[in-house]
Parts: sequence; C-alpha cells; structure tokens
Amino acid sequence: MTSSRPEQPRGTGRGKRVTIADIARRAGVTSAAVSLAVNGRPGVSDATRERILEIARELRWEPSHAARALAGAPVKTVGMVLARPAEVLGAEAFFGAFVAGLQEVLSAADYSLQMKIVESTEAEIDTYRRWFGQRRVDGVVLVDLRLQDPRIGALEELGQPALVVGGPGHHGSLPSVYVDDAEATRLIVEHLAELGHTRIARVAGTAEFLHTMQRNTTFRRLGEELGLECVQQDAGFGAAGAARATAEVLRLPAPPTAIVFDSDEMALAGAAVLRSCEVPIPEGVAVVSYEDSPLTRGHTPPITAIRRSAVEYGRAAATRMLEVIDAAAGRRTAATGDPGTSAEARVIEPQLAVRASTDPSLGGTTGADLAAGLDAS
Amino acid sequence: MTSSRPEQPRGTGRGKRVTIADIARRAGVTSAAVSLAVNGRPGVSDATRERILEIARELRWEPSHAARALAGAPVKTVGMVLARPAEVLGAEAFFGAFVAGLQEVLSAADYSLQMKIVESTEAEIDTYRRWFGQRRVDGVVLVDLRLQDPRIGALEELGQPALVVGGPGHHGSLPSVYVDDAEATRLIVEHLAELGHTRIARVAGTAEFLHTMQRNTTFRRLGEELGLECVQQDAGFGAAGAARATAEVLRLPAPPTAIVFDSDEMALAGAAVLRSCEVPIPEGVAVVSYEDSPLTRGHTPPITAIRRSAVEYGRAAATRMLEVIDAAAGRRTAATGDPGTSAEARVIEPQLAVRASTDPSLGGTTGADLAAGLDAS
DNA sequence: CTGAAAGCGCTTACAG
DNA sequence: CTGAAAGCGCTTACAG
Repeated sequence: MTSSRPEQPRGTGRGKRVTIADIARRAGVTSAAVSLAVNGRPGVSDATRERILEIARELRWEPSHAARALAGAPVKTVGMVLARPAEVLGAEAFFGAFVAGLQEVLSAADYSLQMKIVESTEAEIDTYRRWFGQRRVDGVVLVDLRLQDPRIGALEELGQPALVVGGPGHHGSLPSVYVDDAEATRLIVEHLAELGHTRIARVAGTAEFLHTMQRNTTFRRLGEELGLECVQQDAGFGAAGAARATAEVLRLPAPPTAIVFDSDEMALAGAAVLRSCEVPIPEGVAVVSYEDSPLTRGHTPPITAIRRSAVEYGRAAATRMLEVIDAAAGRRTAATGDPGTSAEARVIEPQLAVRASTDPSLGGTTGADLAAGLDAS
Repeated sequence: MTSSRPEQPRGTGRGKRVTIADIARRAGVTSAAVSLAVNGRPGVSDATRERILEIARELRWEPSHAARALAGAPVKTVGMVLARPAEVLGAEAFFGAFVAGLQEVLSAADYSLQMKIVESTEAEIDTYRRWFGQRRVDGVVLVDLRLQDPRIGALEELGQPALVVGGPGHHGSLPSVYVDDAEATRLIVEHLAELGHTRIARVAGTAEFLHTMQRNTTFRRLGEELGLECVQQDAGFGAAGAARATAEVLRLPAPPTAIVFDSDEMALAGAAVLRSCEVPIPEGVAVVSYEDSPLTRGHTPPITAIRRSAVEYGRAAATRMLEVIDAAAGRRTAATGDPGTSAEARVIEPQLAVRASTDPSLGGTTGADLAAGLDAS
C-alpha cells in the first residue's frame, strides 16, 4: 500500500459520513441518479435503481437532513409553542397525554415534534416568525385558542401551514380540530336532568379560552330549554379559584344539587370543599368534570366526567396536521386545488363516563375496578 | 423603471428569503465578513461589524438552520426516544412534567427537543443510529435505564453525546443524572419506623428498571439495620398488579402495618383495595408512594410521598445535557480536556412529603389546603 | 433514460 | 483586517 496522501481528497477529517457521492461512485452513476433512485422518482431504469438501493443499504447511507432541507425538501418537523409556565404544564394531565398522542402519529410518519415554551403571546408569534424565516418547521399546531386570537392573523399573514386545536370558529382561514363542547355540555346537563336535578351550578374556568365561552352559552341555553335553574360561577384558573367558587354556590339561598366543573383539577378542589362542609357526594351534591383523568377516576367516589381521551385528541390533531402539510406541499408543486388546507374544522365527539359522583347506584369501587379503570385509560 | 428581466437573477421563484448575501451586498462586504460579524467572531472591524448587524436587523434576517447545519454548526436539537406506548405515557403524570421541565431549559437556550415514540429497544437504538447518521441531534437524553442496558453500549460506540437519566452506575462512560433512590428509601423507612411501624411491606414495580433494584436492596438493608420486618411483594407494571400485590400482603399471617408503593398509580390502586377491605388509612395500614403527583395529593386521605418534582428533574437533565453538548463541541474545536462529557453522575436529593396517609395527626384536609397543595406542585 | 451543472445559505481555512 | 473560494450533501431543471 502506497501512502497516496496528495491524491486523497481531504474532507473535514472525520470522514465517516456516507453520501450519495459514495454511492454514485460505487454504482458508476452520477449522484443525481442516486438522488432520483432513493427518492423513488422516475428518471432511472429499474435495474440501476435496484443496484443503487442495494449499495445504499450496504453502505448504511442516511440522507443528510440538513442538505435535504437546504435543497428545499420538507424538514419533516411540526412545531408547537406553549405560552404557559413549565410548572403549570407539568401539573396538567392533559398536556402529557396530548403530546404523547401527537408524537405517536408524527413519529410513525417520520415527522418530529419541536416544542418551545415561551413567556407571552408576543413571544409565541415571534417564534412562529423565526421558525418560518428559518424554514425550521413544515407546519405548526396552535393550542389554547382564544377569542380575538392575534396568533391566527399572524400565521395567516406568514402563510405558514398551521392547524388550530380549538373551535368551532375563531380560527380564521386555518383548519382546526376541536372537541364539541356544546355536545359535551348537552351530555352533562341531560344526564343530570334525567337523575332529577333541577338546580345545577357550573364552576367555570378562565373566560378567555374559547371553549369556556362555548360551554357558558350552551349551559345557559339548555337550562332554559329544559326548565332548569342553571347558575354559573366564574372561578378563573386553577384549584384555589374552584374551591372559592364552590363555597360560594353552597351559600346561595337555594344551593344547587349538582355542580359541574371545567377541569379535573377544579372538580377535585370542589369535592374537597364539599367534604369539608360534610356534604356527601352524590347524595348532597352531585359532581361532574369536563375533563377525565386518573384524578377523576381515582377519586372517592369516582367522578363522572367528559371523556375525550387527550391521547386520542393528540392523534387526531397530528393526523390533520400531516394532511395540511401534504396539501400545502402539493399546492406548491402541482397547481391543483387545495382541499387539505381549507378552513375545514374537524369535530371530535365527546362521551360521558358516568360514575358514582352522580349516580348513587354505582356506589362502592373495589380495587379491581379501579385497576381496570386505570388500565383502560 | 425598465423591466430588467434578463439581468434579474432567477431564484426558485419564492424569492422572499433574506440571506447573508443580501446583507453583504448592502454593506459592500463579502458574505464571509457577514458570517463573522453575526457570529461574533474576530475578523472584522468593530465599525463594519456594527454596520452589518444594523443591516441584518433592518432586513430581518434569520439564519438558515439547514445551511448552518450543513456547514457543520450544531443543530441545536436534543433528541429523546421513548419505547413505551402513547397511552402509557399519557397516563403518567411524570412524563408531561419531565418534558415540561426539559423544554423550559432547552427553549431558553434556543435548543429544541425532538421526541420519537418507538415500539422496542431495537427500534430505539436504530433511531439513535439514524439520528447520528443524519446529524439530526447534538445530543440525546436516555430514559428508563435498565440493568445491562444495550442502549448504553450503542451510544458509546456511536460517539453520540448523551445523557443518561438514571443511576447510579450502569450508565457506562456516559454522564448521568438521577434521583437518589437509596436516600428516598431511607427517608420512607425511617419515617415509618419513627411512627412505630415494625412490619412494613414494599409493593415493587417492574424489576427490570434500575431504580427498582436500588430500592429493593436498600429496603432490605434498612430493615435489617433497624430491626424491622420488611417484606417485598413484586407487582410488575401498573395498577392491576399493585392491587393484587396489596391483597396478597394483607393475607399474610402477620400483615404489615404500612405499605410502600413504587408509584402514585400503584399507591392509588393499593389504597382502593384497602378501602374495599375496610382497612382504614393510616390507622389500619399506612400508605406511602415513591412518586408524588396530583393523584397522591388529591387522594383521601392525601398520601405521603417522595417529592422529586418531575419538572425539576427535567430541568436538571436539560441543564446537564447542554453541558455535555458544549463539552463535546469544545473538545472538537479546542483540543482541551473534556470535563463535561465524563461519566460523572449528578444526584438529585429527594424529599419526603408527609401527609395524612401515614401521620394521623394531619387528619382532615380542607378545600383550601388542597388548593394550596395543588398550586404549589 | 442518463450526465454535467447550478444552486440551496451558510462556515471555514487560506491568501492577500 | 478583508476577499475570493471551496465545501457541506442534497435536489432540480436542463441538455444530451
């Protein structure tokens, strides 16, 4: 072996990376042919395509993500910005489950999820701008939809493919997926009415979120329709507000016989207040939560809750997001119509899990029941 | 205005992107000078640097991530592969909180987290290989450490900067952060011993995880040291096994007066069994969980638990991961020692949150207490 | 169907 | 301190 120093092309020195050039050399073709072959595009004969793929496999070639992106290919990444403190996110069962569902579908399609935690809505919009400028994501998932949400306009202006989680309405020209909160409210109120309740209170979360508004409206309307006494008590965010609001409605001249809470966390805080006031659940006051979780299932008694499986919600969002991205990509190449990017909203139908906190006949739980409930989550 | 068609350099057509070439033209310098200026590197005078930065700002230039990566710069991304089903991840309070903590620190450093859910350990290792080949991540965070973990060797061989979450030991030459489970076990057992318990059972989770082993060993050792009757019951994964195991220890000739569970989910299932057997907590049997969460805090009675704040754990892991990445980058450029990548392990000290499930004097909780507890999570 | 080339936007030696 | 050039690894028209 002669030391062929001057002949040897010197790379950066690490020299391990296999590139399409290596494959091309071995196959006796040009790197363009390799590109066509590995991307399943026409332009090479089946025989050479086979040979090229074989060599690529042999050499354990991996496409350079950066190079592909630089050449204009999709970056296979979905972005999600969260404008909430880590502690708040961490305390929410919803977040982890939603992310897990997103991840599952995105991972299977070889997409990755890029998340970022920011301090404010301005910082969130700024992140969208930068991501767009850097071409860092193919699409973004927008969560925590509000009324008059400034993020919608910003994304529209940018022309960034995006999916809104929330609705209906208020998502501008962007597509959306959302849980039908009107239907959820109907399920709850009708369930309570069937059990004979006529005075129902709703302890409501932050009014700035769209779904809260939705619930407020439907709750009021259904009360009128069914001839029930429906009162609403605003509690703002979190457990402390819910505890206060619960105490408040208990002091009403004619206290409710059922209370509906906007989240599992709130329902638990409310239930604790009932316990401390020695009001039995459900005999004294029935309790319902808009959010199901291990918290509601594990409570004593287990709490009747809207089941919308956050994991499933995440899967639905990811699936729709990928459609939107595909449609946007298709529109760029083929100049066809764009069915996927339209402002179509997709609805997820909620269900009501009836438990002992409203139905006395479902009395005692055994450990086995509980275990089964948790496993089935 | 004359239509200068032939003069106009035709790009891909979208033509919106601002590049360093645009800045260079405006500043009357070469693009190399712009690169040096925006990266704060020597090679340009302060005056021209200022001018360049000014123009970059004016033009709202954003560096192309792909181009930087292709040219060898860090991709500013940390990867994490999860070999568990989405449903399982979603049901765990730990996951969401840990991710939120990771995100917070990574986001602040302008890093992003890339996650992927896979089916098996082999698929996980394969993902590491591909990410490494694609140069898609600067480092990876390895979770769910096992004994004889094949992932450790794979990452070492790859030379991929990585951080192991778990320990002590069994992380090969890779750095690690972990919660001191021996200390946690000591806290629990001593707390119970002080309350006068002499027969303590431990309902243990999956034995393949390292931390389970760690707890097993320490539990046994402490029992001997303190002269306690310590029995261990293996329950495998999840709530169903824990319920079975709890029933099992209750049938012992001399049943324990305290049971320690490996997770919040397991503790809840165990508590439900106790309830169904009409064993009061803590008077009949005291209950402790190795994992704190809204589940343990919200239980009736609230459950004494090891507090290790999953959010904080995530933050610690992210901080260490960034150190490791910096050290690896430094080692490549400056040929100094590499203090950051060493197999150093960093310990997180656990605390015990004592609640009514062990201490009868902490009896009734009010809604306000609960609210405060949840907020402080 | 195949080859040679330009281009994506940056970084990094290497001369002046 | 500055300029001109090569290179990162791929994709995409555009000729043959």
